[in-house]
Amino acid sequence: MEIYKGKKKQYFMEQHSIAHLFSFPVEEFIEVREYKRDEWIIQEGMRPDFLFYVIGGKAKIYITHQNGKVSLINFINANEYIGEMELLNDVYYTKGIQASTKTICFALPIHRYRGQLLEDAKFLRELTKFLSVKASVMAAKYSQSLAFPLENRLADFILQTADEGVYKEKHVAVCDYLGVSYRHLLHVLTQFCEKGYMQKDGRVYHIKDYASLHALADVLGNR
Amino acid sequence: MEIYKGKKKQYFMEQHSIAHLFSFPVEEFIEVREYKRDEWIIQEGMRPDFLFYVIGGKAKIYITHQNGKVSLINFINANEYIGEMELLNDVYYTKGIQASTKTICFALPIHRYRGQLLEDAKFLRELTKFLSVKASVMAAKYSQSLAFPLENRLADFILQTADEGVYKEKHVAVCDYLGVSYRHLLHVLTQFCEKGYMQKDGRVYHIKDYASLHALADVLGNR
DNA sequence: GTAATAATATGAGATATCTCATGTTTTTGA
DNA sequence: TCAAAAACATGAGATATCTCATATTATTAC
Repeated sequence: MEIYKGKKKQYFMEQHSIAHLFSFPVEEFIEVREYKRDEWIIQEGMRPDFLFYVIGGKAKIYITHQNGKVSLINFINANEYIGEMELLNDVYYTKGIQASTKTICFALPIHRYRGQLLEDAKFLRELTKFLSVKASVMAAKYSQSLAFPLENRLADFILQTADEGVYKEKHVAVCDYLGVSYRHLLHVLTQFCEKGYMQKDGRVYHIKDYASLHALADVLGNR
Repeated sequence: MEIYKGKKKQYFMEQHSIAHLFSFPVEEFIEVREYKRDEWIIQEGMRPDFLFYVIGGKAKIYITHQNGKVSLINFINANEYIGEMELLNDVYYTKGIQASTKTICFALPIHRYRGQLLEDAKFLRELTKFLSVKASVMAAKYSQSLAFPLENRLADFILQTADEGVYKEKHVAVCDYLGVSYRHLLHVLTQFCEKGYMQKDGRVYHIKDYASLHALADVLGNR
């Protein structure tokens, strides 16, 4: 992890100003941090001392279960908060947050700002919206995971992550994300190829039949 | 649905005062409503005109999928909000909310209070906490549903809902809640009986072996 | 009260998904 | 650059879960 200083810090604070999110100045004690791919921004079980606001990159929320299984609960993208649970709740089991790409974020020291933040309607209003969306998304994922087999959820995921008709996510990450075994994921991918929806080329897959994939994904009803 | 008036209304507003949740008076346009068991408080897909605050009873959040499956996403208990998603988000697919027992709640007309509510730090702070817990609970349920078989989740559910050693939830409701088929639920319940964890007596089950059920439930790691 | 509806129950066969075993290829770190 | 670690790949058998079919009770509505 690198903490930006001087001009570099100034640059990011100007380029990605978050002044509009607060009704008081937060510049004084803010840090601009860069985490490398795979670095842990928050360790599972360890309360963070900062409230983070992501301005670039992508991170992953993980939780480890007692049976050793690891769930990738969700991704965090630019313009989203990290550590807001700990800011709000005195008791909370902290999940692990890992940078999935190089990730740049602002870090607000909680001990300095907590009181003011919890009195700031502007901040709270935006955070409330963010959390309401987060809760809805989790509810949707939860009910979909119970109501539909991998086939549908994978089709949706492929369409969401494919870039110019090419799907090339890492299988291991997708397993964690969709909550299925490696073996089963490969199985369903093979089926998609056999049915002509995709074509495997080395390590990547080319989408050949968008219509069929869409048909599978649409029944999830992600609105 | 019945709207309380006069003395009855006064009684509930005094007994369950929510003045401490707002920094401005909300009494003027508030309604006190009673919904009967199985009545719909909010119809799926229909935006509500009120923000509800439950003061008694229990309600269920449902979503209907395109394949006809219905998921019971979660329960709502006393001192929780209903309709907060619609208050916050202009576009939102409204889920169905059904009273699970007789449910009494306050109803605040959104068109009258929306502006003030979204400026009220006191209200927003509490709502933010509520939503953060909601998001966490959904995340936990999501990851548990992927990481553990019904056996574990059912053991947890039985321990949470049993009253004095007696489990007597309706099977159909439990299926929706745990997201499994009726057939499979009965199958696992039968296993629990065969293993001596419970004993079936007519339509109810008596818990015989708390230790084993706890062992199954504990691996979920619900902290 | 009686017919309709919802809930309980159970069997049998299908399918979705998992575990384990084993081998190859790619990436990473000293 | 080489060894270790991670990711990819595939087979085979087990298990969790689903669908469908069919009865038997409760509950509800008229």
